[in-house]
Amino acid sequence: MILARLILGLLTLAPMTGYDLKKHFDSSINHFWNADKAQIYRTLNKLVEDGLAVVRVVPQENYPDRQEHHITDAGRAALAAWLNTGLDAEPVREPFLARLFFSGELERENVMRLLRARRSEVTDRLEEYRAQRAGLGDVSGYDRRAYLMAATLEREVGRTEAELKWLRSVERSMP
Amino acid sequence: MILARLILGLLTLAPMTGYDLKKHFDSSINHFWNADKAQIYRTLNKLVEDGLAVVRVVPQENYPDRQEHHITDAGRAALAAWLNTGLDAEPVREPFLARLFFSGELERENVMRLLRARRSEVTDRLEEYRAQRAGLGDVSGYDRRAYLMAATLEREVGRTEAELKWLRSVERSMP
DNA sequence: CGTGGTTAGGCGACGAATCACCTAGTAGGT
DNA sequence: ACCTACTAGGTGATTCGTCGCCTAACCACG
Repeated sequence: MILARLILGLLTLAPMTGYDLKKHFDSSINHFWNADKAQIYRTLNKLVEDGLAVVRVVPQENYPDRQEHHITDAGRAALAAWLNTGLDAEPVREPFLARLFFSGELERENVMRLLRARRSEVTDRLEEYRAQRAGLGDVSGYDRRAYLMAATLEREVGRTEAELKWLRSVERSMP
Repeated sequence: MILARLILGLLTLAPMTGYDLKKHFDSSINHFWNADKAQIYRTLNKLVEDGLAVVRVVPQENYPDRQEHHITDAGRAALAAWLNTGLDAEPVREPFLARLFFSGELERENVMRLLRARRSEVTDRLEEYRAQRAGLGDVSGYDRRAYLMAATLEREVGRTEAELKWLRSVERSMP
């Protein structure tokens, strides 16, 4: 359901193929969502079935035809309707914390290894976010649309920094 | 899969019924996981099938029998094996950011309403976490097990504070 | 006396998501 | 000549998760 909305949102930026969408999920919006390619193609089919998008086949030389999906007026309306509904409850899922919570029986060194592995991962992620942010340039002076897109990235930067700080503190003071 | 591990982890703390487990997911570990009760019961059955847990029926007066699930040695081994594997990739899913990212076409006031609703929710959550933390008392001087359990909560406090800070900044400077 | 919450366990249907695999041509590197 | 990656689009199986519903007795409130 939410994947359908996200795809509609991306289609407002430009008409796209399933392949294009997958690339967006893997790069530009990877800080807040990801999706399996099989699921993207299935969801696109459903959007077309429901009249929220239409396909235009664009033949290419030397490459497979592009099945460009264009959002329809009904699609734009469905997207707007979603954006104006109240916030829904978000399921909490933190696999790393799930591990750490039960790691008390492990030897101290093994827990430290876990924490260091996590820190390395989180540091890399932070680097990626910062590189992405640098690619956006100066946000002030942007319109609301660009501002909000940059803001979502900023939120992840902030929360990732908070985790790094926490990780260092745990590594320092764990008994 | 991960749910099975979490349940095994909880069963190391004490033998539990599906009902008990559900309460834990809703309270003590709600800062990093939640689970549907139907799924909990199904997973418990699978654990028993796989020999990772055994059931002991405890009859009660005036109340339904308790089907206490006890972790077995095989279960403890499976849990330890999981805890010693490398970190696996975590899927990113931030429904709120997904909305905000595409909210650029909304009127400014509607976006502000969204941000304020979020801030109210996040503030409540932070209060809950802090109350839970207060209930744990002083962490220093604890053993590693208790320390790590408290630390997972601390991580969420930190990241929630980071989001609040970010929310206030966005509310202040959104064009 | 009825209503709603607690304890305890469950089923069935559906939808969402993942995993592995497949087609098929182009292009670049070793 | 071979291997890998990129472009583009899928299928099928299976698992995971949610939603709604059901049984059944107890307890407290008004």
